[in-house]
Amino acid sequence: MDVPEVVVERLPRYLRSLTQLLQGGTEVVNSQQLGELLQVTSAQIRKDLSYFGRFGKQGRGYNIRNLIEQLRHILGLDRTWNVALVGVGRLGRAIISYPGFQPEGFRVVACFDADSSVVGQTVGGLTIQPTSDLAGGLAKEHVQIVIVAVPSAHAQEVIDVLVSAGIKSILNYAPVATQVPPDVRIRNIDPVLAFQSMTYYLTPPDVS
Amino acid sequence: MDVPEVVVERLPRYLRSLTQLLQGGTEVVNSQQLGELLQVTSAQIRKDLSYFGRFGKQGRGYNIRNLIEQLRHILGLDRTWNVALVGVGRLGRAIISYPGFQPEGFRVVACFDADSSVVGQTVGGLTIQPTSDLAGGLAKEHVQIVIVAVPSAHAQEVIDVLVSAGIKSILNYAPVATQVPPDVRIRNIDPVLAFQSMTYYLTPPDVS
DNA sequence: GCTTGTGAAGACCTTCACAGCA
DNA sequence: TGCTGTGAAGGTCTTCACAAGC
Repeated sequence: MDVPEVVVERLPRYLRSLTQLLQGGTEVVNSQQLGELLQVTSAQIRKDLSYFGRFGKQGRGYNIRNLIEQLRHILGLDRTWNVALVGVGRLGRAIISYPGFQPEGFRVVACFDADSSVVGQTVGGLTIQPTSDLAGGLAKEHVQIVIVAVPSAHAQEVIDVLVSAGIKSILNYAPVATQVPPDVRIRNIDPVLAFQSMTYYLTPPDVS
Repeated sequence: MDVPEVVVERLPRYLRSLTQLLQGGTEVVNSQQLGELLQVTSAQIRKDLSYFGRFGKQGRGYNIRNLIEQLRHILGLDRTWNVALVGVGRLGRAIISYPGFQPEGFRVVACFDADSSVVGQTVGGLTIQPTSDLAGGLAKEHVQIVIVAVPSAHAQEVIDVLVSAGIKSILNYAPVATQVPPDVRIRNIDPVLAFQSMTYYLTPPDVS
């Protein structure tokens, strides 16, 4: 049985709300309550979870502590992941100093830049390495996930190197259409695209 | 006839690739070629565009210049939009100094922070206003879109103020599940969630 | 001849609704 | 009684495949 990608993408959201509930002192939740928190139907939550097992108890709901542990295991979050950053410009520096990755088990262990005038500088405790050493540096640090924050014009060439270095997960901040083989997963963070689709709904339809 | 939301979300991508093609000197493109660039089937592009009109010519394809203009009009991108930022911390400052919004017609015209020690400071040519004046400040500057970059714990209360001030489009950077009425559109930018679903595919399935 | 635009078919995802169990 | 887990039904989105038209 294979799990739809949309389902996998919802699991981290469930996990986050469950963690929040637990911190608030709640120990048990049912699919209805969790759904209200997440703006999702209760049936969807139950169906999503059913792809992975039977975690609830009829008549009661889900033990939050247990469900969190199960989800963390399913998603592979019960270990740490090594992340590298390519492109240490303004955006890259903001990303590397973002304190939200570490507590979730993502460690930024290497960073790279093509500009030789910044190579050798230290950022967030890491020495900037030249992009020409990308493949070697990734292997040395056992990197599994790479953040791309280079100018759009160079994004595809960087991604090609990552792919040939065997990287399967990429988080791309460059605002450009990129191409990767089907076995490589790429997520794009692109606030401008988000804006550009929202304006559609702000624009009254033409009556012309 | 109403247009599926997924379709609207793809249009800005089409627009971007078309712009890139035009800059490269191409004047005409067919759905096949555009699809290869965007990793989308040609049928999908034709179907998507057909929700809005008939922009192509059989046997030839699409005139890029014309299609760009049409898409910009459909999406409401043939005008400028006023954007405000709430939360001028590290992340907020990175966002406000991001040079990618302006050229696309999005002008950041106001920024707000709850911390009275930064209120009155100037960031990117804007004076930081107190969050307590949020509703008034938004109206004064005719803001249509708001970027939320406050700590998670305060995101929902800020969003509630935005909603009651009549804002219909929100870009939220706080890593938290938020609730808005159905007529308000909220997009979440959340790199940690992106990571957390990618690790699923990096994690070999349990054989236990 | 080549490519669009589009009904129809198919795939995929969500919701329903209820048997089964605590 | 209350809520889960899940087949079946329903809805939405994607792809097919071809008539129409440049």
